[in-house]
Amino acid sequence: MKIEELLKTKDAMSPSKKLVLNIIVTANHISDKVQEAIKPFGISSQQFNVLRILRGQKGKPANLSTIQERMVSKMSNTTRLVDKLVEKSYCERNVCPTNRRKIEIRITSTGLELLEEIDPIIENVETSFSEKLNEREIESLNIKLNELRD
Amino acid sequence: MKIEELLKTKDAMSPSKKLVLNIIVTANHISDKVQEAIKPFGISSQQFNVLRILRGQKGKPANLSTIQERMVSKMSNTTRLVDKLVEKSYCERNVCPTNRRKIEIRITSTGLELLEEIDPIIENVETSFSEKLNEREIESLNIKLNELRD
DNA sequence: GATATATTTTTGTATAAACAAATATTGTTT
DNA sequence: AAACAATATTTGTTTATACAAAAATATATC
Repeated sequence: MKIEELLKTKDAMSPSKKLVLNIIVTANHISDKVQEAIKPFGISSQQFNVLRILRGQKGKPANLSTIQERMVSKMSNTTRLVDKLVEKSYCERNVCPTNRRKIEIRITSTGLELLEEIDPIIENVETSFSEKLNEREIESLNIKLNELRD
Repeated sequence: MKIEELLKTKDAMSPSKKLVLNIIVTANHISDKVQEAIKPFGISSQQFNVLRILRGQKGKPANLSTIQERMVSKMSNTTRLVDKLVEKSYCERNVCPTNRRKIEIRITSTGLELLEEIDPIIENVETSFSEKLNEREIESLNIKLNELRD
């Protein structure tokens, strides 16, 4: 559906305004689908994101600032986000022995199992979202989005 | 910057996963810029969004459900969002005389003045975001994003 | 016309986000 | 080593969001 119809506006919009709205609306569309998909598992999409970052560490612990830096959407309070994951025992935190300011955060095996359960569902969201375009078109879109952010 | 570099992951990602992350990251990038731009004016981007919807009504009042339906990102509590705008006297609300369940919300002249002040700043955010691509490329991106959401 | 049903908005409550200030630890300078 | 600056995380507070339930009014059905 065209972005103007979606926002139900009669006013003509410049291409760049349309693009901005289009990207935001599309991102919300995806986020909604992801959120819906992981809701049965009782974690928020931010928590899911952190778990995936921890898994990406492949055994190495991550500290808070690393997580924050890698998060898709930055949020100021990674402490309390990790709190929730520790409560649910999807990850564990320990003070770093060499630098006691830092804390080391690791995903637990329960956390890994949860991710393995969620993985195929998210993959399905991603592929069914992208199915309208062929691989070449998707790659070209990726390149253009990369350019836009530079 | 490529999405993989941005997320600092070494794992290969499927094109569709990259696309999904790319759209979300790009949308966050835009939202951050918009938020930064309107911050000096003391309203949130959601409040800004509502004001623009009200202006789009061109004198006609809007009721809550209309606003909710047109918002870029849906949020459940439009009542309290409008409350804030009424407090700042950027809009006014009255019970609809023909259907007392409904309320009529109108932007005030103060609200319109605020928007006129913000308009060029947002326009600048939009055009400087889009400047990496030419008009033809922007339109083609818009079309592809529309398709993805269908 | 009373009762049920639907529509629209509000309220309550729990959780999350933004932002600034505080705390704890380490590193550097004199 | 004392004082100061830098780094890493936590806490406090305010505001926003999500979700469900309640309230108010209008419409339909018997």
